[in-house]
Amino acid sequence: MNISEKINFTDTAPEDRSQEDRSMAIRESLRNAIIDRRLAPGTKLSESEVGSLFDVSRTVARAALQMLAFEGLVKTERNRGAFVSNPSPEEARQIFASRRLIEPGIVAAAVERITPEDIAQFRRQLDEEERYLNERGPAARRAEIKASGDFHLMLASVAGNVILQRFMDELVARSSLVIALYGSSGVSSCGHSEHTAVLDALEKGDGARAAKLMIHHIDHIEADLDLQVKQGLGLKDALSLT
Amino acid sequence: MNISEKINFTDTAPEDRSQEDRSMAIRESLRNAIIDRRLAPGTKLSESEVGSLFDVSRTVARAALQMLAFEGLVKTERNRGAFVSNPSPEEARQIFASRRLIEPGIVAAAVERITPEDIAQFRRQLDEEERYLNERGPAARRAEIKASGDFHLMLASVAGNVILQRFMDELVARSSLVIALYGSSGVSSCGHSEHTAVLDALEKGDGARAAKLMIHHIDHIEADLDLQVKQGLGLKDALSLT
DNA sequence: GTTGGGCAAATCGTATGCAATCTTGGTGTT
DNA sequence: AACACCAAGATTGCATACGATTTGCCCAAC
Repeated sequence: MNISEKINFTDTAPEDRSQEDRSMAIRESLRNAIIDRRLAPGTKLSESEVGSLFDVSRTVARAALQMLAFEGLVKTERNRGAFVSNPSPEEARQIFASRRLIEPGIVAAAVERITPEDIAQFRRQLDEEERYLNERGPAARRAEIKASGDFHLMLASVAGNVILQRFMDELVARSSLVIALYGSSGVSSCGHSEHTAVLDALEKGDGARAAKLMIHHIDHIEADLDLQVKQGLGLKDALSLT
Repeated sequence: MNISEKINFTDTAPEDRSQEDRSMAIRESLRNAIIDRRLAPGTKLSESEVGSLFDVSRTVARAALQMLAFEGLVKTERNRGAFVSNPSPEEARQIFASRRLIEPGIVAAAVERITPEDIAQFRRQLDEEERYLNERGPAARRAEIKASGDFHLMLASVAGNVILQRFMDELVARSSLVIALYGSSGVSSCGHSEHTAVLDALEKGDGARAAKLMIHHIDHIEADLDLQVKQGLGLKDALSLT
């Protein structure tokens, strides 16, 4: 079985021109496939396969996989290959703990810098989120998870700290994986209304309230996960590459 | 001129086991050289040079440089090469803003998990810090900056969140660069006493106080920097490559 | 029927070669 | 003398080749 049908090649931004290099485009494409869960956790991503899919040599494919490994979306095992990361409940908890720590700060920074144009763009984004929310089917659910993550990324972008923005990039991507893995159900609707609440508070300039709402939002997302150690034994752990 | 004499090859951890690969060891060695400022910001790190220094091919050297670029310690320019990062004042501000956000949370997590053995190890670390503090000369100052950073990294390790630990790894490394670049003078002594104060609060289990002390500590470090925009133009930037 | 050894296929780790691109020094023209 | 242009050198970007390690299968022995 190959993974070609799982990858959306149009993901590559059309404006990429010379693009720092092709490995960046491949990384982006794989990243999207992973957080959309078109590539399931545990899927093997061999260098040759990725390379031939994108019509590049293993060298370039390898660079892309290394970047993904660096941000925790894939795990590599020596002489075995790269696999889509399969986050453990403990990892999931640490991811959300990190978000609880960072996102209130991002909100606080964003309230100082957000412009009316930003607000308008956020509204558009939330509309799109709502659209997916009203659709049914796994595809819509994936799109909604992605759109929900984009809200947080836009916030990080508005905050104007590129370092925190990069951290959030990683945290949101890994969160999407975790939600897809452990999510139960109604997180979505809850998430959307909370996004609008955060945005409303931001629009009024009430940073403290926005931060508080954000924390509750993250709490709700995590509370909606089923983080029981369903893998009974350590054996299973090692088997599922943690 | 070559950079060989600037690199301490014994940096490679002795416990490297099968070492995921040699690029990791090279990365570590270069990393140490950069944060110790044996390699000045702006120094060119060509693939061939790094490769021949460590007796590996360009492929391996390139992988190490890519990792360093990912964590912001080197900047790569297409078809030009990799250079030790030369953080701008704005970048410096963002680095410290990130630390102000993250470190109080790390302290809060650490106070819940710290053990007496940890405390003892911290004391030893602080003793070493003080030793360097009483020495004179640039070498001692570099060692002290590094030791000071290690304090924060140990704290992150105790906090038990590997994601935040990795973020701190990056932030501390980049902070070392910034301090070496923009630091004026007395940051050191101030820093050391503040470390002990934080540790004392932790030992007493007073997380709130420890967090507050930590924020002040970071504020002091940043306040001791001279973050004026001394580089009026990008030209000057290139000129400051030592 | 199960277990153990050994061989073959697949995949990764690394080195090296070639093409493309950038820099630099020199030369010719104004 | 200053500027523009061009060619040579150097360095990266990428592809490919080869060796090392692991995995899985098959078959023999118990």
